[in-house]
Amino acid sequence: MEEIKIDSCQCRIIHEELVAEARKNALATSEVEELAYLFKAFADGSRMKILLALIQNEMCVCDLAALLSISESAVSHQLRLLRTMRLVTNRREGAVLYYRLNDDHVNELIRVALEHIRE
Amino acid sequence: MEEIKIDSCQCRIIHEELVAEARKNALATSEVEELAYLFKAFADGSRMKILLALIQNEMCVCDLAALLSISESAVSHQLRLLRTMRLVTNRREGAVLYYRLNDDHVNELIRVALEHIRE
DNA sequence: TTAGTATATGAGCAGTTGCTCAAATGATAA
DNA sequence: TTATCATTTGAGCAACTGCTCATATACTAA
Repeated sequence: MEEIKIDSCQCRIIHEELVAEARKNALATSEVEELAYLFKAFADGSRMKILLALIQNEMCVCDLAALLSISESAVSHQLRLLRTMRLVTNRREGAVLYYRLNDDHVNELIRVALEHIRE
Repeated sequence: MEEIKIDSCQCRIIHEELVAEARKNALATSEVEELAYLFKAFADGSRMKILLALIQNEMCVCDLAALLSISESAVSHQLRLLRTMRLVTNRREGAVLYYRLNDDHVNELIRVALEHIRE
C-alpha cells in the first residue's frame, strides 16, 4: 500500500491534480494506521467508560469491573490495550494495581468529541 | 444497562466510595455510547485517509477511491457512515458529489491524536 | 511453605465490520 | 426516449473484536 500508482489505478479520476496534491500532502501510511489504531481505543463502550472513570480518579481493576458490571478479566484485557497505546499507566500498591491516565490527551480528545455530539 | 446496581454486582469492590462517586459523575449511558460511536468513525484506516484528505480539499467519490486505491462502492459506504455522524457533508454539482468536512472537530481530534502518537 | 487475593493471559466463540459484487438510483446529454 | 456517468445501496463473506472461561502469575499473610 506504500506504492503510489496513479496510472495503474482502475478507478476513474475526475480531478487528477487534486488527487496528486492529496497524495503529496498525505501522512506516511504507518502514521495513518497509528492514528486509526489510537482512535480504536476510544471506539468501544467499555473502554470509553474506563477512560471516563480514570479522568476523575485512579482506580484498580476490580473497582472498574464493579463500575462497568463486567468481569475483571474483561477489564484487564481492555486495560492492556490502553496500556499498549500509552493512554494509561499503573502503580502497584501491594497486590493492587491502580490505573490512571498517562497524559492529558485522553481528556482533550473526549472534550472535543463531546462538543461534537452535543451541538 | 441503565440500571445502577451496586449491591447485586458479583465483583469484589475494594473502594466502594470511589466506585459510588464514579457512578455519580458518570455520563449518561446513551452519551457514552455516542462518544464511542463517534470515535469509531476515526478508527479505520480508510476512513482516516478520507478525513485526512478532506482536511485539505473537498473531493468527489471517485477521486477518493483513486486516492485510497479502493472501490468507489467502498468509499461510498464509508462516506455514508461519516455523513451519519455529521463529520462530512456534500454539495452536488451536476452528477458529481463533492464531500467536505462538516466542522472543525475532525481537525482538532486528529491534531490531538497526532500529538499523542508523535511524542 | 501454603492459602488467599489481585491481576494477567491464552484459547475460543459470537457478534461486528469493511470489503466486493450486483443491482438500483439520479443526473446529463444525445 | 436511450445511453452513459457518478454515486448509492443491499447481500454476503472473510477478518476482526470483545467477551467468557480456565489457567497462570504476582503479591501478602499466616
